Amino acid sequence: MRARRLLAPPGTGEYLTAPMDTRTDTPRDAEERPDPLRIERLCIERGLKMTGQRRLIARVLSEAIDHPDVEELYRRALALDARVSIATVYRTVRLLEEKGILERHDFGGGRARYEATDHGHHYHLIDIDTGKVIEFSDVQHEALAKAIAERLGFTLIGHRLELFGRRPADAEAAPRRGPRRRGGEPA
Amino acid sequence: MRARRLLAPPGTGEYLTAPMDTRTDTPRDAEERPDPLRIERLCIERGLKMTGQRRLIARVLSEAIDHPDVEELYRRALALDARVSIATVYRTVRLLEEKGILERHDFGGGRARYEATDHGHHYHLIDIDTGKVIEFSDVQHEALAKAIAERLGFTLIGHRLELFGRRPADAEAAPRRGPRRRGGEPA
DNA sequence: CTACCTGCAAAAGTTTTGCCACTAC
DNA sequence: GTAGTGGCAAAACTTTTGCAGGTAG
Repeated sequence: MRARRLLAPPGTGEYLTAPMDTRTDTPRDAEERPDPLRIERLCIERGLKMTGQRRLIARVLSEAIDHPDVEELYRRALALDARVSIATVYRTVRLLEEKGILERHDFGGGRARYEATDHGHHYHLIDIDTGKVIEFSDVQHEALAKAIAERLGFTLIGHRLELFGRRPADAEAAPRRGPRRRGGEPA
Repeated sequence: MRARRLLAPPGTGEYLTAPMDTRTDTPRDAEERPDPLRIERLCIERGLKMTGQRRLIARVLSEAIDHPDVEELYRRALALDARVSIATVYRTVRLLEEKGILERHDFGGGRARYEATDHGHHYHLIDIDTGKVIEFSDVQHEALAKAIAERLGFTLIGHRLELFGRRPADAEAAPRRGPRRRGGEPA
């Protein structure tokens, strides 16, 4: 009786974020977020009580350049300090999400995945063969989304654009068998 | 100990699909899918064995103009014929999703919601105050998505665009307290 | 006839929570 | 000192599945 765990199994070289950009906006690369206290500072700003566990989780989040799920965050935190429980990780990501410090994503696979919101609005392209997530931004789309919402009589509060693509079969390591995904997507 | 059930509670006048359109594409309205055998026909086309339960569920799906979750589908099916179990509904939607007849969505709220794929590609605008989902299509966006994917070196297989908005506070019944959502969104 | 279905209840998997000791401020 | 925290284990929820009996084709 087993079913979940569909995208790249969390644990190792999984869903790495490839540095990318499509247009006029900011590019991202692995070296972009070196400050391990970034998230902690944000927490303090919002008046959160900083305990050892929170500081630890905040640091893990600050150093993440990918989109880890709770289990992965827990694993990374444990590696730094064993005095954390997964319940606390769950409570903390929920709290940080409510505070607007984290963004929750559902890329399929049955588990929520998180990333800090402090590096600008951007979108995701998911490689359906490998599960890798590539970030990009696009001002044109940004404007279009706003325009559409207004045309429908709404004020745009947020939006989500996800592209599911496949690298033309040739370059790069052989595409691993297409994993079954969960969560609304390709059409 | 209770937590899920965050968006509009399934059961009654919930997430109704408002007929809408933004641009050159097809508008939708409640009268658009009158054929109660639509899905069943698709099932047969794909060689599925048609049992009473499947026919029942197919009919419920054919008549749905919204994005019901499994529990809601089960409820509607039960109302027509008690000889169906929720396990079968789960099995059936999964099967139909694999066959490309249904599309699974995660609009937040912790439950997957479904809709038939046979009425064209479109996007969703979720009213964050009521949980209502409005469908729309936009050729401009369609083209942009394809262009972006190619710019990143991918062939676009599918894409998802979701707008989260709020109706300017005035017209319409008072916005019910903003429900906590689950699932990546506003930023 | 046979491969595929269904119901039921149990299990799996993720996320939340009651309770109580504990600690940041 | 006190409101907010963390750990643990149990609970809540959604979704899947083993099994045994049924049924479409």
